[in-house]
Amino acid sequence: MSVAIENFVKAIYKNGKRDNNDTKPGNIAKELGISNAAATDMAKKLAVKDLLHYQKYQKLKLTEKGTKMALTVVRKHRLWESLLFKLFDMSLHDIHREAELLEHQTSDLLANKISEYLGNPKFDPHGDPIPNADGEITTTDTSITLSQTSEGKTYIISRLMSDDKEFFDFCAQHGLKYGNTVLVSKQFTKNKMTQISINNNTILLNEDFTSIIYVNETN
Amino acid sequence: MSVAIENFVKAIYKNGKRDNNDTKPGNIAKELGISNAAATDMAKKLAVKDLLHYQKYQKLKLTEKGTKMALTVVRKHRLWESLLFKLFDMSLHDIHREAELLEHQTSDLLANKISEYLGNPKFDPHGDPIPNADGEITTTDTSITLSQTSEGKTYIISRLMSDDKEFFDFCAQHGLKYGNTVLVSKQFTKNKMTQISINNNTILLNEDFTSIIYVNETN
DNA sequence: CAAAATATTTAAGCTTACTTAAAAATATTT
DNA sequence: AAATATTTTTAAGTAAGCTTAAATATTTTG
Repeated sequence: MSVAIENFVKAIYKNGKRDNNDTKPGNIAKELGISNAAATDMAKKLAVKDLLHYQKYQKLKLTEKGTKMALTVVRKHRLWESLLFKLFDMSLHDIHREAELLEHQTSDLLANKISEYLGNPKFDPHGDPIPNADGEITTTDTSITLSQTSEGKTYIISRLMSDDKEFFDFCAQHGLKYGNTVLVSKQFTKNKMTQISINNNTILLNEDFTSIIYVNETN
Repeated sequence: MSVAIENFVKAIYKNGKRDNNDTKPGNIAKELGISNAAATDMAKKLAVKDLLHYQKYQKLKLTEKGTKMALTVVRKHRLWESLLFKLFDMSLHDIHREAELLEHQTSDLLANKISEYLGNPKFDPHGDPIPNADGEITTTDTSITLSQTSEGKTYIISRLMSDDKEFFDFCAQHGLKYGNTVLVSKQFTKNKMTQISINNNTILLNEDFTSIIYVNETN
């Protein structure tokens, strides 16, 4: 299967996981940077290949086969991120960009070798779960977004769900990374902002960021 | 530049390095597994891009720009081979196959990170030289093929110039690998065969193999 | 050196993955 | 609920990278 198909299926999978859950062609097109027409076209072709269910004007829904393909690509992406993160001194954003290309040129054999080398990790450096060789995610995610946290409690960062360079630069600058501890000092509910303490610094985050930073309560 | 272009330029470079040095479209086509017509077509397009000189019915010759592109791809290929060889337990042939794909999806930044991680090696696991970041090969190769060696002398294997699985399987089985020592016990000049001793075993090799195994005399 | 064999080029055509523009359907707003 | 805005779809077209078939050169051979 081509890179275009793998990316298309992956985009549906990722959009389906999000809150909004909008997997209509237009949204996928936006995600991939292609025209709506191209997305509709591709959707029809992939329906024939039994990768997704297509009904005019409706959301695109992956078949089992399509879901498996998406998860296989996601697995390779996250394994590459994990490997590059371990071996090289590179920013999470740069690592993401490389993985975005390498994921399509990686045999199952190589993916398994990478996984084995890393000790079959369950999470990548963003905190995202790595599907196993059968395309299954076996871990259960109990984390919540920073925007949903309670004042006065401390949390451990579990995921940074983004591929935006500015966001990662910001995170790197302030120590916001997988595994680090933050104290939620104030929730500005009305203004949708969250004030946190990390490394003795106070940071005020708006919803753009607090909705993509996932955490788990400390116990 | 596309994968097709990178592979085309690389094929010319590699064919140009070989003894026969035949870089006419037909030979490149054979190397790449495409039709002669496709190779001629591509040659014309790449001439416009100043990657090679094209004259009807003549050999294709890379320009400086084309050579640099080829060497950049070769660098990435050999760095990937070196990395995969170091990290994973995989056959040289499998490693070659993965590198063949990864080489086209690797930024200069990542290539440099790999090189740095490996201690800026000058040779890959086949013994082939790794061009530096500027696309230059600074090492001088004084090695000769097994077919050119003298009876009774011992040599150290310096390169295994192939990407054929059967060849690598054979090499792996008999301890023919980069750095190992062999004694040339007999040259059957007329029949173009060479008898060697390695690990207390005697092997008779024909020219198919002795012309792609490179060695250096021990001193 | 002419004839036969081989290689290269030209021409026409195909598939994939896009594009833009216009038509048709759905969603949103008042 | 009608009018407006937005999306989706259809239609037509493009570029890259191939193919096969036929025409044209070049190379080899008798």
